[in-house]
Amino acid sequence: MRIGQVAERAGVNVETVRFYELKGLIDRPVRPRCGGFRDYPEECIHRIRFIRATQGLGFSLKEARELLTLESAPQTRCADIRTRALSKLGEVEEKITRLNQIRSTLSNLIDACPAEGPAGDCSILKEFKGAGS
Amino acid sequence: MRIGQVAERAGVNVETVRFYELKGLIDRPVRPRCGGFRDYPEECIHRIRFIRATQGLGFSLKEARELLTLESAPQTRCADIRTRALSKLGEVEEKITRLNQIRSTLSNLIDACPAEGPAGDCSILKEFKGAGS
DNA sequence: GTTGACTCCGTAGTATACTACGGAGTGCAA
DNA sequence: TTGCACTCCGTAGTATACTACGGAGTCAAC
Repeated sequence: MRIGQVAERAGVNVETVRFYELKGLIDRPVRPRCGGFRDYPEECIHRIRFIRATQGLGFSLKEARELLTLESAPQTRCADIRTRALSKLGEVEEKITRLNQIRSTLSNLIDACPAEGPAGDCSILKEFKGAGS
Repeated sequence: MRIGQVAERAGVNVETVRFYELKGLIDRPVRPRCGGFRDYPEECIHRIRFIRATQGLGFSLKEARELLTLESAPQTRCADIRTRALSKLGEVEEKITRLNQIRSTLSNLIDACPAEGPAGDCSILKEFKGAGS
């Protein structure tokens, strides 16, 4: 397979495939000594899809690489994967907590805002300014 | 006031003050023609604290700049601010929704994982690989 | 045999928000 | 007067995940 087909089948851009190669997430097939195009194995598509799946659950590319390494190491235990998933779950929950606080604060400010009139009466702006005292 | 004092009183680094100047978030005081140090007005501290307050509610620096502009424009209406807050609230809620989906998915995968044994039995890994089919 | 699409590869740019660095100048105090 | 902290300013680096570009080479079809 050539890179264009890999990209299309994996649902990413050619540039993304090249970027993943650069970052060591997928192997870069050797270019034939006589020139010509590189030949990608089917495996590449699976790896890219694996990466996209982990990204979809909040893992970074660095973490995706670790997961790929674990996946291909025969001595990897289920617990190794589970630990990472738990850790990510914790991070996600922290983010949710933080965002819920923001939502609540924003929501209260919006409710308190008169919604019309000059900005001088705006409770939201007052909150921002209030932080300056 | 000199930059070091501004930074200290606003609770940021000197570099951050300089960065905000560069980005047009705060005015850069003119340096005296005879050399010497720049003189910051009290106002700067309020602006920096304002920026930090907006950041704390999820606004970007670009948005913070817009809010600062609105704040200092006499014709600004309360509704102008409120609209931005509502828009940000929407963004925050979207993020929360997205993160809740991730949390739920991760949580289910973790529950389904046998937690011990070789990685081949890991439901989490299977999910990632399954995306490759 | 030539056109056009695709590939190769490195480098640079995008967005976000800083942080670090380096060399020169300034100010104050002992 | 010397020593040290602080300031000035531009540029470069950090982290994340790509995207864009440019010039040369390759391949297949017409």
